[in-house]
Order: sequence, then structure tokens, then C-alpha cells
Amino acid sequence: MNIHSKQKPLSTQGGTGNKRGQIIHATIRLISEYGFHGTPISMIAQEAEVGAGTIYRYFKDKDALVLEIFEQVNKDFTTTMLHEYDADQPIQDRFIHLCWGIFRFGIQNPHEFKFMEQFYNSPYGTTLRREKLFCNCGDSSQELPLDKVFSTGQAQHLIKDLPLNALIAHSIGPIVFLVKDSIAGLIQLDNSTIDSSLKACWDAISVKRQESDIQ
Amino acid sequence: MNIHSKQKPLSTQGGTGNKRGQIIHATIRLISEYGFHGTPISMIAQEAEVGAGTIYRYFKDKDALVLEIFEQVNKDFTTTMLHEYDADQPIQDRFIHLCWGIFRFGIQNPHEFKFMEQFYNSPYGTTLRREKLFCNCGDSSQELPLDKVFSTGQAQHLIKDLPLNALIAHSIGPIVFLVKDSIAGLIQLDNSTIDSSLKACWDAISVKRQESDIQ
DNA sequence: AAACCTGGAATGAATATTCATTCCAAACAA
DNA sequence: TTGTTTGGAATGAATATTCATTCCAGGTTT
Repeated sequence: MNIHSKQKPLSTQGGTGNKRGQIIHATIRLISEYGFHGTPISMIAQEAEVGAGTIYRYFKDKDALVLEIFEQVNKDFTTTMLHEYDADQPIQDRFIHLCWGIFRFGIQNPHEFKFMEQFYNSPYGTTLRREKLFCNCGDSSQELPLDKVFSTGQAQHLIKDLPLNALIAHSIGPIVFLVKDSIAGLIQLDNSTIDSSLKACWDAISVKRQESDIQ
Repeated sequence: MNIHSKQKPLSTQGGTGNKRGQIIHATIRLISEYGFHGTPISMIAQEAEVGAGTIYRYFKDKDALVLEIFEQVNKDFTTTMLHEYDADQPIQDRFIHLCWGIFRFGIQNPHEFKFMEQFYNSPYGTTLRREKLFCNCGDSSQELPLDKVFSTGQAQHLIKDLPLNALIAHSIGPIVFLVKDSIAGLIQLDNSTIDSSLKACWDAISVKRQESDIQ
């Protein structure tokens, strides 16, 4: 048992006297902007206002630091998505709820959002994704909530019969683009813009009523 | 005038006796996988089967190498999109044509596609995007073909009145996700899958007929 | 031969990691 | 209370490694 395996909530961070949190936050900020290889330990130490050696008191090495952050951020992300989620609602409502969660997380945690993006775009992240850990870090036995919405929706003929990957692409793809644009200051994501975007996502994946269906 | 500014088509590459092309291709392959900071010159030299010093005979430094590659790849990308493009066709056809081009480019040039992705995700790429050079490298006076489709489509009330960024997100976002999944071997992008995905993109951005409009 | 190329060793700067030392707050002793 | 001890936390200089770039001895082309 050593100090490295201690787990603290990410929210307990930023104040002085909380070196660990300062290091984590500095790492997220810098890697979200410059990427893993683009942010030296020295830079992290400086941003965290901490000696370089101190970082190694809390984390085995740079890899362990980043990996631990990713796991925590990914957990927080899932929590945000599932906040007040009700699996008994209609499919469309559940879909919109989960997607709103992604927007919320991205807008409220821009650095964490870009950190995850960087992670998934790295070779390490690609491996993870291939292992189906996407959004499901640590518990691969349980079906992801969004996957569940898709399969249920398909069974009810409400959602198009596209491959699961494609449904995810049409839901999350646009959101990721929009959140990134929002973070970059290229677009203002107010509630009405988000609403209409989510409507567009739903239009993309949902089965359109046939004209003959209209009563 | 020096050797560095010479411009050769990327297609003239890979054979022995073509160091320059070997270097470019190795760089694309490696950076597409490991990113800019993750691929040292030594690795490029090894992959290109070339001495490290040789690289500096053809390119001023690492930055110049990568920038030149980006500009060429971006040009090829635009060319692929516009291949056999007819601006007199109906909006939906033009939209589908351009998006097909993105798929084609990504599937036929997976490394180049991921290279561009890496570039746009780097601080340098973000700057570029903010300068509105996206898809339009070198000639910012002319409106992008996809932008033109959107503005024309909106004027004809065929395309939803979403911000331009959102329309792009709903068009390109899903495609980028799908092509990346395809490159990672997570999905098989046959023509019918692409067709239905593009249909989904169109459904996302197009104005749906009101029930009362149906004759 | 003269001009040019090439590979890879050499160089110095940047980076990750280690470690001897300092610092400090709490426990204890007076 | 006041001074002393002590153990873990913090530090940043020192070390080991990696990197971008330069250099040059030999090879190739013309």
C-alpha cells in the first residue's frame, strides 16, 4: 500500500495545501491544450506551483498520472450523463436526456472534455476503444445507457436500423464538434441552439413517419 | 531558391530513389498514429529507411515538413471532394456528393485522414480553424462549397436554420467518427452503409415536410 | 574530377526521473 | 507555556535519457 493508490474526488482540488489536486488540475489544463507529449513534467510542475519532484510523490510516473486522471474524468462524465436519468421514459426523451448530459459536461468542464478527446485520439485511447471500454470504464459487463436506448428504439421501430457505431457517430459526432467549437469560442451554445441540435440528432437516427402513416 | 520549396505531387512517392516521398509518407503514417510530438525525427528516418540527416536536405525543420504535408494533403482532400462536382444539381444531390467525397478520401487515404485530424486537434490547427481556413487552405476569399450548399439550401427553405457551425457539425461530425471507426477496423463501411449514413446526415439538417404540406 | 547526396555519428538542448536535503506541523519534554 | 524531537512532505539540483539538428567522411552522379 502506497500513497499512489489513494483515490480522492476530483472536486477536492485547486486549493492550496492540496498538492495532489493542483497537479491533477494543471495536468488536465495543459494536456487538454498541448497533448500528452506536448506537456513536459516541468510545465505541469510550474502550472501546479509545485516542485517537479513532488509530482512523483503522488504518481508513479507520467503515464500513471494521465491514466488515473482519465479514469476519474470518464467516471464523472458518465455520472453527468446519467444525472436524473429515468430509464422508464420514452425512447426519444431518454436519448435527448443522455445527449444533453454530454453537452452539459462539455460546457461545464471544457478542459476535461478536451482531455478526454486527446486521450481517445492517442494510441492508448484507440486500444481502449477497441476493448469496448468507451463510456464504460471499468465495468464492461453492463450495456451502455446509450446503447440500450438504441437497441430498444430499434426494437420499437423508432430508430433506424443502422449499425450501432453509426448511431453513435450520428449522435455523439455532432455534439463533440459543437462542444469543441463552443470551447474554441466559435459558436455560442445557448439552450435553444442545443435543443435544435439535439432535435437534428434525433432526426438523423429516428425512423421518419411514412406519409401513408399519417392519420 | 532552395530544395525545400520544391512541390511534388504526393502520388510520386514510396519507391526507392525517391527519398523525399519516402520521408513524407513515413511522416504521415507515424504522425497519424502518434501525433506530432509523439514521433521523433529518428523514427521518421527509420520508417523512411533514410538517414536522419537526409531529412534536413529536403525540409528546413520538423515544422516545415509537417506544414508542407498538411497543405498538400488538404489540397488533395478538397480535390477529392470536388471531383465531378456539379454546382447546378439540386441541393440535396450536391450535399450528398460532397459528403461522399469525404468518405472516399478517408477510406482511400486513412493515414492522410488521421494526419489531418491530428493537425486540426493541435494548437496550430485550432489557430488555423479560427482563421477560417478549414477546407479552404490558401484561398480564403472563396466560399467553401459546403458552405455554399448550406446558404443556398437555407434560402430555399430546404435546410434548417441552424448556425453554419452546427450544420457542419451535423454533416462532418458523423462522417469523421465513422471513418475513424472504419480505419480502426470497428465497422465495415460498404456503399450501402455509407448511403444510409449520408441519408441520416441529410435528415439531420434538412427541413422536414410538415404533415400539412403533404398533398 | 567536381558537385552533390547520403547515412549515421556527434552535439547540445530538452525532458523524465531520482535523490539528498530542507521544511514543517504535530507530538513530546521541560 | 516554551523548547525539542521527529517523520513525512516538499523541493529543486543532479542524473539519465531522448530529441532535433548539424557535421562530415564516404559514396554517387554527371
